[in-house]
Amino acid sequence: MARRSDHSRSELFVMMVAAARSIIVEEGVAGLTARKVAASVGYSPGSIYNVFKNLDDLIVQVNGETLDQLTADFAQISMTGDPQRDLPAIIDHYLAFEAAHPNLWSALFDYDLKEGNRWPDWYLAKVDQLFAMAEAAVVPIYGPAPTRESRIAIQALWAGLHGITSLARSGTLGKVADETARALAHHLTTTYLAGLMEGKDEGPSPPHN
Amino acid sequence: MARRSDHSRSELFVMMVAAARSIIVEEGVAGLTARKVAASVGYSPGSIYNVFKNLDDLIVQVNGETLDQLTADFAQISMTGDPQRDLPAIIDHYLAFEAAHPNLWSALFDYDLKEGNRWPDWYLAKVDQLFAMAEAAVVPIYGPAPTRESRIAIQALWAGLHGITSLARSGTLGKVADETARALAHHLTTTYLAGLMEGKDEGPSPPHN
DNA sequence: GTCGGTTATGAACAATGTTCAATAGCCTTC
DNA sequence: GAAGGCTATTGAACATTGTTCATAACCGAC
Repeated sequence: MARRSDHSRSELFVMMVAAARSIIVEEGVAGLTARKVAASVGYSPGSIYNVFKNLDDLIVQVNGETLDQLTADFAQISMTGDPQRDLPAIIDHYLAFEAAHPNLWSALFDYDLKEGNRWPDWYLAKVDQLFAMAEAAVVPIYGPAPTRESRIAIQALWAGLHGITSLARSGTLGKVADETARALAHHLTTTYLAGLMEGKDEGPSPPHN
Repeated sequence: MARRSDHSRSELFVMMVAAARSIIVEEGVAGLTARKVAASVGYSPGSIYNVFKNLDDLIVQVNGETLDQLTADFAQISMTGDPQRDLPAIIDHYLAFEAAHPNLWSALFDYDLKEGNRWPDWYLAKVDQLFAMAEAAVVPIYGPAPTRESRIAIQALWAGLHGITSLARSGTLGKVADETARALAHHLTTTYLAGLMEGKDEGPSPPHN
């Protein structure tokens, strides 16, 4: 029974990604199966492989949307130019998103592609874009524009936050409640930032226009 | 054909854990299957379930050994009592171990137990033990003995390092070479430590007995 | 030797990702 | 309108997975 509802390939694409995201939200990325997606959109399992190369490809699409969502979320933060204010604001959005969508988050940062599959370039570009937004909060420490240092700083901080949320979720940090993770994140951020500023305080004065 | 080689249950236990570890080392935790372990020790798949509750249980055993290995590794570091020296030493061991045994590391920190399975208490105790060793390098900042602050400090730092190695390995931090990860780790450590010391320098003088 | 109780077996089951020949329906052409 | 062809869809099939459990093989005791 072909073309039952006459959905174009792009319509199918959208439907399947939405179905996959919904399944991931409810059951986690481990609960995502080809047959569930197929049933959810009213097609047969085989049809998924007319639209996506494989399940990893589908997951990549979902993660791409999550990245967009996160980027849009970050874009709503009104930056003051003061790292000591802006950075905590970003951290809050970061943590809030993770708390609100734990399974999407997990799929985004904890999921490993199967052997042989790679994150496509457009996906890595989205990651870069997200990083650039977070980096904006750190840049003023170093000058008017992004530098090698500011990039390193935001990478280190981002990775640090990722580690906290990741270990907290997996329960490997002992028994870490959400509250503790939040406290840890803020502690790391403020302490790290203090360390950064200390190194810079004695340097040249900040640029004034 | 029962009792083919007359291995006691505990011998079988050891053999199977060793086989599992070897498979994880070579192919990663995703490459571990019941049938491979069985073939490796010369038994049938079903025999594994006479010794272990399930595959997760076997993985937990392997990870337990890795924790022991790591703890023994940390124990060889001779502490000076100066955090600015001891902490980088621990970081180096941390990174060296991760670089030398990436798949064991990944199984230890990136693997999620299947729904319904929990890390047993003896396992969490081993994690605590490892943490305590790392904490020892931070404790002098706060006083003669571990405090709530020192625990938070080492948790934040540990999680931060975990995040760096984790994101570097998954390739989510853009394209991060091993060298970059190492640099990031040291940057985070020194900067974070600088922030910690700054907060303490201006405070009350350290306790003297 | 015989018997009883472990213990290893491996066939079986359900579920997985993925493939692909067959087919059902739509579109173009006459 | 009818016919033919093209393409999207199917769903059965395959290999592989974790896990179970009736069966059978073995060992030690009597």
